[in-house]
Amino acid sequence: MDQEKEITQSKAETQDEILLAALKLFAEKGYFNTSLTDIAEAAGIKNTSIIYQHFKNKQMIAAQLYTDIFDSLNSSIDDIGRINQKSSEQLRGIVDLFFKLTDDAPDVMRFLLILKLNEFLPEEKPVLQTAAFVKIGKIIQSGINAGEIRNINPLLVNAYFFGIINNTLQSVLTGALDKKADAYLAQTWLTAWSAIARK
Amino acid sequence: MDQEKEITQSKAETQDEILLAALKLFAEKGYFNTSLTDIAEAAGIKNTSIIYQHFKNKQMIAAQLYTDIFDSLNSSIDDIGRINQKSSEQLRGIVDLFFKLTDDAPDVMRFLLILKLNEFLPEEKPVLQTAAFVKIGKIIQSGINAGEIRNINPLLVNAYFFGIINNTLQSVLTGALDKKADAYLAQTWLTAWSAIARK
DNA sequence: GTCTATACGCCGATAGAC
DNA sequence: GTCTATCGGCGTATAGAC
Repeated sequence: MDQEKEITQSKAETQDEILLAALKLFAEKGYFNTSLTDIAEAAGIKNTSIIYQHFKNKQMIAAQLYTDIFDSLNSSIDDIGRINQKSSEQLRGIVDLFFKLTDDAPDVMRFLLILKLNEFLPEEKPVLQTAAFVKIGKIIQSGINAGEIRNINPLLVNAYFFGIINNTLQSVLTGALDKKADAYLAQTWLTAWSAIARK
Repeated sequence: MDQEKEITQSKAETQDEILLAALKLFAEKGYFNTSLTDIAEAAGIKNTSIIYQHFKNKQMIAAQLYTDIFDSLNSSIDDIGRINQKSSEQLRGIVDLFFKLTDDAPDVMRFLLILKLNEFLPEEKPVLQTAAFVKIGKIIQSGINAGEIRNINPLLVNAYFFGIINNTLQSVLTGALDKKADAYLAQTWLTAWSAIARK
């Protein structure tokens, strides 16, 4: 019964390869510059027909990536929240995660930070309204309530903190900064935290 | 001789209307979601053929916008440099300009800050290599030399400072922050400058 | 259930009448 | 020099043979 899984590539494996290839190409060239032919080729598939056995259309490939990535991010943030209490510690955990992802899974971070998702996924929630980022908003709000973070508009706090973090990571992802993200972690964390911490 | 200019719309006027319509649509929906038909319609033109009397193709419309916007930015920065000596004053001038543009010409700022230009203008220089942004890099370098700015990698300084500025402006442009950019100027400048100033 | 072959629509681009 | 009419090609998507 499980035998077929051994002999030929399982359905799930093919699907993963399509998703992986699509992620890579979207991150590299953008959604609109990537054709289904490109994806099939990069996934080691003979032609585009196969893709339609796994996904309704091109957009649904992107939608699946969106779901996978934001779900995974959301559960990572849950983990971080379970381990840490203080807002500063939780934010630090998130920053560590973002820097690690930038080095280990740059295409995921390009999808998150660089692609304009609403251009090709107009139905999906904007990034700030996803479960993961709503949680980040709550972490910031607790930090303000606890007196750890400056008492200003939480959305401004978010803009300042992640402005520094994300712009630094974007510079790494585009090659403007030439070392691994990890090399800039300590200094960037300090700067970002100082920008929002209560003096 | 100049008479025709009065009677019908001059060639230059039509061209400006096409550029203006294109800028608006690109900023709103993105380059790939905007068809030449959309542009013609928004420019009050009967059909797309007219566009081809003013531009070689769709991409050249975007290229013209790119040139116009970066040239204008570059000369504004020259003006700022002429009036101010210290790096802090020059950066403050640039921040004032960016906030003003966000309120007065949001589509220009969307073009600058939100669109992924290299997706549809692969030939053009990346933003950081344009004359305007090279000058900003030099302002930062002088600030470091003069002891006004922390002595760290200038590209990091850039990432921190404009991370805060641009991310705040993006939040305004997307509506996440609901007031005019000007309402956030004082606080945002202080935060961004503190993030890079020598203590 | 894999792949060939092809349909179909949209959009960029052009030719040519008036 | 304005606009109609149309082309051509790419890229998505499907039908159907094997």
